[in-house]
Amino acid sequence: MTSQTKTPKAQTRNLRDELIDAGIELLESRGPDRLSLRECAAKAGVSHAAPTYHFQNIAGLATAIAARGYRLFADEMDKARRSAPAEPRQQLEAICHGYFAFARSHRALFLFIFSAQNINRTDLDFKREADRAYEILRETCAPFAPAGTPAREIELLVWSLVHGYSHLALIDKDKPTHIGSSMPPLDLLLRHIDLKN
Amino acid sequence: MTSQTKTPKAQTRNLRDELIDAGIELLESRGPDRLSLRECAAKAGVSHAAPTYHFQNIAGLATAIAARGYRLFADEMDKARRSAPAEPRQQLEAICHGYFAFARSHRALFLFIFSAQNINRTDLDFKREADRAYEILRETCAPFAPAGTPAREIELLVWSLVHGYSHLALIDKDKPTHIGSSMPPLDLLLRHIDLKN
DNA sequence: GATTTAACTTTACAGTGTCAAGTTTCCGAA
DNA sequence: TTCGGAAACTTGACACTGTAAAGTTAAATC
Repeated sequence: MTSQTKTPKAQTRNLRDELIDAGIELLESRGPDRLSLRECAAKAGVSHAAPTYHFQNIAGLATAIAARGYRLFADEMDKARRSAPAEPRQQLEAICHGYFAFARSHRALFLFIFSAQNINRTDLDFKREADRAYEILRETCAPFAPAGTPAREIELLVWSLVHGYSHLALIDKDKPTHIGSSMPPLDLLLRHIDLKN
Repeated sequence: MTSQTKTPKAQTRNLRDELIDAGIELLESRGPDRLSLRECAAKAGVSHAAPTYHFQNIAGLATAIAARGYRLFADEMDKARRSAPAEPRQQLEAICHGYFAFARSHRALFLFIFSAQNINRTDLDFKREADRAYEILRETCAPFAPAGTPAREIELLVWSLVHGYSHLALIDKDKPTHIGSSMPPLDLLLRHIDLKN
């Protein structure tokens, strides 16, 4: 029980992470619904069954990819708020921009982590990353909760707006529909929600 | 050129529609990412290649299903606003409720039509249904556009909010994450957006 | 009555996830 | 030093998928 986390674990981590990398690349190149165990394996230069050893099945790989996606997602929001003035309203706008910026720059990954696909959202690794993202939203919304209304209400108000905006903006690949074309800037929409502060 | 739309077309329509029916059933039972040409064929009692005759490929079937989904979706919003008082604010709340009600009662279909899957959003049949849904939103939002701000801005404000809310509510199958659990009612959120009227 | 066309079916093939059974490699104990 | 055993894979097989091509069948048209 003394030497269970040494080189073997480190080696494992390598291929595991490489497979996740390959999966993300695959999503970005082939589309958010085109994940494939065998292609990930090929990209990583291993046999087709190697992924099922590390992740039990495709849901396991999908969950690991989504966990990583959430981490990058939270990172982007965190970066945005850190480089913004401490004033609450500007903090809020910053994370919203981070949210949307991530969605645009990682289209497939964003659609993937918010898809209803094979992601096991009870997975602990996944949950940790997802919780971190939500925590950033929670902290930033905290100053805006009017006395009497639960914080959750403000959080979901902001989240719904920015998520709906981002999701709608990404749905059609090449903006033919009314959905993705000529979106007014996110700032303008944010201006319409009244927050007591 | 005189007799091109008679019984043959009628027969075609039958299997075509049956395949769409089967597809919707399949989505609802197996999940929004589990559409299968061959299972649709089996459900409709025809050979596995029959669907590719009517739709060229799985994208064709997906598009047809999405068009039908949008029609049902628009129907629900239309029904909601018709049975609500004519007062603009109540009309607006009505279509939002219709939006969310459809999402909840047709989870898989809703996620499907708003997914980034194989849907060809330039398809004319699809576009007609999708446009009709947007038109309902447009009409209902019209009274709220303050002078000077484009109507599109209000439309996207409302749409983003109700879509984000609905989408987030549906993502996790069995509400374990913070996402789907304990959602404040949609009404409360709508109360926070200020519309000049 | 012959021909053409619509609406399929049959057959075939490459690709997919998953499972069971090897194989290799390496570390710790004897 | 050898041995055992586990970790980290590979190989092979199976049922399933979408798609393409060719075959069938029945009805409409000339």
